[in-house]
Amino acid sequence: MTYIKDLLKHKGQTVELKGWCAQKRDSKGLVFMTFRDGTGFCQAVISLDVVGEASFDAAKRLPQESSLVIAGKVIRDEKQIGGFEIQVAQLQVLAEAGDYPITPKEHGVDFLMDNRHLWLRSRRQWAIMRVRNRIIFAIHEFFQGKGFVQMDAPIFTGNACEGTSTLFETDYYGEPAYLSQSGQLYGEAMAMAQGLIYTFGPTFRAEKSKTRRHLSEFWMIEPEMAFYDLKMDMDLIEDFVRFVVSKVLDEMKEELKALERDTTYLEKVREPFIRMKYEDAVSVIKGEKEVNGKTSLQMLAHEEAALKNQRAQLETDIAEREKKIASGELKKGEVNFNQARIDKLKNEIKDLDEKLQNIPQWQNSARNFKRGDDFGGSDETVLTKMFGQPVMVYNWPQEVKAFYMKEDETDKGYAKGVDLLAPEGYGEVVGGGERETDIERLKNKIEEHQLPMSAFEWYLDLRKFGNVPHSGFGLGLERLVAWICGLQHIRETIPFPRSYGRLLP
RNA sequence: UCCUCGAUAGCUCAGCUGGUUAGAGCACAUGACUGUUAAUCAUGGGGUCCCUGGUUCGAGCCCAGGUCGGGGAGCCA
Repeated sequence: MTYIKDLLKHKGQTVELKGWCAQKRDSKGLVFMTFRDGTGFCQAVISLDVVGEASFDAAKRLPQESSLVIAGKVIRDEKQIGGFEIQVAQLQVLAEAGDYPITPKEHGVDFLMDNRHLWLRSRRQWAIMRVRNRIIFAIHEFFQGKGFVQMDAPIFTGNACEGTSTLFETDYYGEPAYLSQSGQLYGEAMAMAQGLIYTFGPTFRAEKSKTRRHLSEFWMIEPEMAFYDLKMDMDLIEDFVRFVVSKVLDEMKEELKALERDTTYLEKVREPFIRMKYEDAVSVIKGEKEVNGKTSLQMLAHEEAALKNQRAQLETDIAEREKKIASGELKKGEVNFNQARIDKLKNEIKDLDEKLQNIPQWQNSARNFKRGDDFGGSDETVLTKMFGQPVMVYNWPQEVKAFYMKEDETDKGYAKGVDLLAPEGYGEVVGGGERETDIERLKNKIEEHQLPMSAFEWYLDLRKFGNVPHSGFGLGLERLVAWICGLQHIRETIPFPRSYGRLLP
């Protein structure tokens, strides 16, 4: 048995492939099949003259996603999907599929999500999962290469770590326990044992969020480093993100192409990231400060104009196609094609309308931003659209950050925290910072945040026994995947997304 | 929880100012076509118009309440 990914090595030879029929077209005496085997896609041509009547008829009736074994000669053909064609000499059907729900046609999100177990077979989803896998591998490569030890934090916890978000409560032998919303505090304990560590595991948030950035269950990578200050932390974040994105850019070209990802902005990760203090970022958001000769409000106005222009173009396109159809000069096939096109364009207009609807809201939010507040989703979007590359915002007002963030001695009232905002409006992908080491301050903060002191005794021990400066950060895997793949929605970044109102499949 | 948009065939949608028997394309089935890449041709089957109540001679369309979903806010990675 041969895999599609290895076809290059078998050019001109006869190979046997096992897989599924992804799509099919037939004409008299010929069946063209898009064949997939999990490792890739290729075209299989089944000719009546070659395979004989019995096999040919079987191939011709074969429904989408039936499983089969084919044997035939490998021909290089750049025009074909995957770049190869198999001229089938023998064909054996393993299982004929029923009526497959996902057709080569536009589908709505809800329908696709209900069929997520099958949707994963589609080429686009296949490519996303490949990229996700490469990102995960790159994360391990990066940290392992630097001598970090992977140590995982527990998923059941007895306390709400930062006391902010809503957690999932479970019954733990009769006691309440929560599903972990962060491995952060445990990471600190483990860093005191191993120096450099990272956790890689699932994280749970019970927020009833319904946005393209949120999941109830997602994967987080949380490195923690003894003897690192904020500056070292930021350097590490930058090296890390550059490493991961570069690996995907260099090694996943086919997948990015399948996703039609424009990599112009991604390539910018190879340049130094922008670093700015919270106060400066606020000035940019509020439109007091120009970036590349534009204020945030001007940028939003431009964006609005561009969207309106796009919308007008789509309208004209639709009108022209409708006119052509009405003229009655087109063949039936051409009419169908144009009608399908119109459907698609109308959907694009709906998307644009949704975006347009948000812009005035964002403008307001930017204009009225209160210095000292945390950034909202729209503020992040505005900020990252201003820059064509990743931006690190550091030194945040202490009140908006978690209790364990260290105060900057030279910049009173500001915490040594950092957020990395991905460009193109993708927002926060990394949040981190230097940890508070002063035990008295920690105790005060825990009280201020009204957290139960008893749950943090073990954490305070870390300051009693060999206290050292240390830093760390958390990376949301799915947000990174969404940004790198250029996806509209985070739900496509994970095999089986769990979000508000979605527990199946 | 709040704002906003929506629910019509397996799928994507159209359905005028409320008016007879609710439409198209795709998919599916049958047949025709030797090189297709969502663009050949013909025929065919397929509907609880989300639910409940109301207005009306008459509701897919209007009104009220609900359910589910999209986008956003809040919260965050």
